[in-house]
Amino acid sequence: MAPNERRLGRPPASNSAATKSRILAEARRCFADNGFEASTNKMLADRADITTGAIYHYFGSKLDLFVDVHRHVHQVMYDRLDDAVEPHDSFQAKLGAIFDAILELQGEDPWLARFLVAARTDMGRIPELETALRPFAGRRDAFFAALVDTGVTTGEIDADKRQMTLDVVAAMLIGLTNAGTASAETHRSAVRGFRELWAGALARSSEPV
Amino acid sequence: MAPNERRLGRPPASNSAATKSRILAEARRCFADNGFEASTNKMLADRADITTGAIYHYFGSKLDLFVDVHRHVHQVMYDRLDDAVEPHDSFQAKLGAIFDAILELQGEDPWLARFLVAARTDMGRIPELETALRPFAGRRDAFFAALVDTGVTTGEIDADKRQMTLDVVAAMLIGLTNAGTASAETHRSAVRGFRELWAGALARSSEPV
Amino acid sequence: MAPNERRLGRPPASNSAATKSRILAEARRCFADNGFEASTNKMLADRADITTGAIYHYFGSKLDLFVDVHRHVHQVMYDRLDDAVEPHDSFQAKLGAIFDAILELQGEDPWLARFLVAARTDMGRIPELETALRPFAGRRDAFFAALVDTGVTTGEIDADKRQMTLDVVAAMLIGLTNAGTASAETHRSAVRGFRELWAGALARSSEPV
Amino acid sequence: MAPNERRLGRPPASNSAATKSRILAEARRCFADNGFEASTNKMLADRADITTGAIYHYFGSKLDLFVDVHRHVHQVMYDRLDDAVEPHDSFQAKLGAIFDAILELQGEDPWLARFLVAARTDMGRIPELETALRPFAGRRDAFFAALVDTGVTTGEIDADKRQMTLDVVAAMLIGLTNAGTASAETHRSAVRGFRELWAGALARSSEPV
DNA sequence: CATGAATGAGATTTCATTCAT
DNA sequence: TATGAATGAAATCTCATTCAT
Repeated sequence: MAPNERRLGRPPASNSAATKSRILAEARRCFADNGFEASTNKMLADRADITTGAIYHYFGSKLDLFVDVHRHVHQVMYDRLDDAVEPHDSFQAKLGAIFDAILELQGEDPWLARFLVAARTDMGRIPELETALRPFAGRRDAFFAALVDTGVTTGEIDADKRQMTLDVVAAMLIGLTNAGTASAETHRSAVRGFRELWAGALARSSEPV
Repeated sequence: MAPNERRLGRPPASNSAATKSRILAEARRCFADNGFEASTNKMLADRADITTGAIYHYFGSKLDLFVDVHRHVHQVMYDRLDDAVEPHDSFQAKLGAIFDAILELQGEDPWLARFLVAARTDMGRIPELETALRPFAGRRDAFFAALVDTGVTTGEIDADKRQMTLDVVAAMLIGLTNAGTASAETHRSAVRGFRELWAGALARSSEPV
Repeated sequence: MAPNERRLGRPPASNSAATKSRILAEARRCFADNGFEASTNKMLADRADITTGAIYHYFGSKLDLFVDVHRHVHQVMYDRLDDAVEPHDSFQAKLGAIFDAILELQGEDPWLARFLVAARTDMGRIPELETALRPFAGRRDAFFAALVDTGVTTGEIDADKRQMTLDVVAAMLIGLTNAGTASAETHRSAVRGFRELWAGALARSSEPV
Repeated sequence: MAPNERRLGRPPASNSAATKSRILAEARRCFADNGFEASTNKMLADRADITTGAIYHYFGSKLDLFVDVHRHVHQVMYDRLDDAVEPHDSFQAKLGAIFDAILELQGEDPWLARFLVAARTDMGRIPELETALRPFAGRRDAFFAALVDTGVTTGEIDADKRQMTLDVVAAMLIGLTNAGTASAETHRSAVRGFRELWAGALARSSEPV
């Protein structure tokens, strides 16, 4: 058989599962860039190389599609973070591993984090999204709670600063992901900066001694 | 006909300046909560107790209204920040003053910062907004550049960490304002936390010695 | 009394009659250029240097204003045409006088004829205008009937070509006025051309003898 | 629910090409009768038995629809006129053929010419239409230039009366088409009249000898 | 006599969704 | 499985008109 020859028989022309994941992948980017409302079904369909009607074969509605994208992104993200922190025993070490994972993920697919930022914004704007995405809050909160509790256990964090640290970590990660929407360089720079900040090495006091 | 139904023509005791600032004030909240697209003219008009047509008596378009709100909010915010940092001579002192000012402003009108966050998101989603709001970037960038340059001058920040610090400060403030959309308590807690983080007092290393 | 000195006493600042005729004059141009619908009250008011509300002091509605403009233009036009044809006794002489009058009027105020063309078009598009302007048809029809009847009486026109001639004259004048909207030169050229056409001097047969 | 009410989704037995040409045909009449602005999407949709939204399935905008109608009408009209004059060699013969073609076309579809008249008016009123329809001017101008140039070549028209004749022909045809909006009888009568006028047989001089 | 604030009706356009094919 | 014709609801914006001042 000549190497470049086409196989005989029915070509695997249209593959349902492939189409569905193409829709999911393109929707992730589109939602990440434009948000829920501004991403029209037409845009989503064009990017996935199908028509608007076909979307409804795979997803019940635009909202369902968004939620499915979120489910996938959320899982990828927190699976990775779980794996990243697991081998470490201290708050600082786990935090460092999180920074590493964030940079890795951002390098692999910048839209992953961007989507989560967009979803966070849209949750506050569209009540139905708030309702639909609420269930995902659990894993996220648990992840950060475990992180900070490690610090309390090891003595790195005072017990009465537990909530404060949680709030700082949350705000920092939101800010970092937003920074990721600017440019890859800004993102890396901000991550390095926060690493130094937690290490107490970013700024010293101006008062001598 | 209902007793207190609105009649055609100029309503009695109507005041142009008052109506205009009522529209601006309500638009600020509405845009802050829902973003540009999801804030419909109907919503804006209802909140300001007028009809959608009347908006166009004061503003050329919905986008013009948004830009006017932004102009006002931006000015209030950076006037306040300028005043706050002015008396101080070091990076750490200026940063502390910024934290104070943020808490104050948040207490006076939580929608001020929320609006700026919403505007930031919408700029990335709506090209016309990006164009219209670009001019405001100058003052913001200058403010933060001056802040960090102070630190470089006093020796608090190494010259080669200037950009990194800028990126961290930017990401932190975005994160903080996002935290402000959750609850006032979370916001205060996160601000306190960042204060400690910059002071190097939030977390210590778990390694003894 | 110094020549350039201002008169003492109350200056004739705002004069009701002057304002009304300013509105009429500007409305004539505006309607002529843009038609009834596309001429907004705002445009009419701006051109007359007043506000939209003031229009309603002088005219009951936009339609009333249009009708008043029409009344004026129609009268000026047909007074002039009546005066032009009156001294002449033959169809050809009267027609020549009409061509002269048309050129004169076009030179004095090109919007006069343009307005009538616009009104003619808008009558066919807006039922209320058709109703309001119908009364004016009488004088116009009478004028052209008298013109052609003169030709029949003098023997210039065969009695059985009376209606045909009426239709040709009407179509020609509409065409001419439309030509007037292009450029003054085109208008003059078309008038000269029609003059020659009626004199049988514009085109000769190509067949020899 | 009323028995023959329209349901959501694609109606049974619907045919894309048929719908599109139904829209075009109805739009031609509607635009011809009411002009561009006064023809609302609602009117166009009702006449074509669809909803306003469906128009946008076939045409990008109301203006696009108008331009498409114009493209079609313009082509039908000038194809016919080209065919009509082609077999003839003199100006007078070509002009006669044009009169024949005009009557034929008017008999087949009175809205064809009416549409062109309406478009001509609207071009002067709506700048976007002027821009969009400018390309069509070329064929029209070339047609009439060729017609008159034939006359100059055969000696029917003096070379120095070329422009004048062009202007007369243009004004006459505009006048004729306007006459066509009145009644079919008036139109035929005016066409016959112009035929005689060009033949020098409509009116004779009243002066003897 | 005149302003200009405000209404209400309606225009163009967009878009998620439905459904015959 | 997929298309794309079509709907219906809603959004932005325009504008003649009214009316307190």
